[in-house]
Amino acid sequence: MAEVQLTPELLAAVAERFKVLSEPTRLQILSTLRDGESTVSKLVDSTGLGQANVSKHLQILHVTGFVTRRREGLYVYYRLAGNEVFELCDIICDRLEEEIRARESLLGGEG
Amino acid sequence: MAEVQLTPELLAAVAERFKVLSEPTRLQILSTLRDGESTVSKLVDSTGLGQANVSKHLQILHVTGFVTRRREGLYVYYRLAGNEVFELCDIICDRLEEEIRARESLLGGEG
DNA sequence: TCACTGATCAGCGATATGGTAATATATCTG
DNA sequence: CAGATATATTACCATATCGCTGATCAGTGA
Repeated sequence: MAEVQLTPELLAAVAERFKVLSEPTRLQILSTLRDGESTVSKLVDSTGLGQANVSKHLQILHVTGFVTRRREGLYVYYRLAGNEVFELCDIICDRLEEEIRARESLLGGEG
Repeated sequence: MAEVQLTPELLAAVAERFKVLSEPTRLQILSTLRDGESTVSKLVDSTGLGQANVSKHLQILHVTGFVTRRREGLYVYYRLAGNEVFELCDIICDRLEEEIRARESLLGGEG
C-alpha cells in the first residue's frame, strides 16, 4: 500500500526550491520578469530594492534554475527560465481565492 | 503590454504558502499522509519527531489549508486537503531531475 | 478521578535570512 | 592604463526560524 517514501535528500531538495519561492521579494522579481527580460539596474529601478539585494536574489534564482542570464555589453539580462513558477503560483492562488471566499461566507469568525 | 502587477499583499500571501512547504519536516509529514489519514501519535511514531513538534507542524499545515482534521474519540485524524501539494512537488521534482541529468552530462564541474 | 491523545506555551541553542555598505569584477571608452 | 558604468561578492547586523524539550492545559472515555 505504501508508496515509495521520499528520501530525506529529495525532501530537502524540494523544500529548498520552495524556500526560494517563499520570499515576497523574489516573487516580485519573478513577477516583474514575466513582462520580459530585464537588466539588474532596471529591476533595481522597478522594484525599489538595493542593487546588491537584487543581485543576491537574482543569484539565488539563477543557481536554482528559475531564471537564465545573458551578458550584453555592460548589462546582464535576466529572463524567466520557464513558466513553472507561475504554474506553482496559480495553484497557490487558487487555494487563496477559495479561502478568501470561504471567509467571506463566514463573515467574521477568526478562530 | 504589462500584465497586472501583483499586490504586495498577494505576493506575501503566496510566499507564505511556499514557506509552509519549504520545511523538509512538513513535506515529510505531508508525504506520510499521502498513504492515508493518520493520527498525531502515528505520525510521531513514523517520523521520529517529538509530539509537540509534530503538533506544531500539523497546526501550521492545518491553518494554511493543506490538511484537514477530524476527531474520533481520543484520536485526531489528519488527512491531506487535496493533491495540490503534490502537483507542486511534481513540478519541482521535474526541475530537479532535469538539473541532475544536466549535471551528470557535465560530470564534475562544481562551481 | 484516572488514563490517554493532542494542543499550547516557554525557553534553549544553532542556523539561516534579508538587507545594506563596501569592495571587487567585468566591460566599454578614451 | 585610467575612468565610468553595471553587476557580483563579501562582511556584517538584526531578526526569524528551526528542532527540540519540558510543562501544562484541554478533550475524551472508562
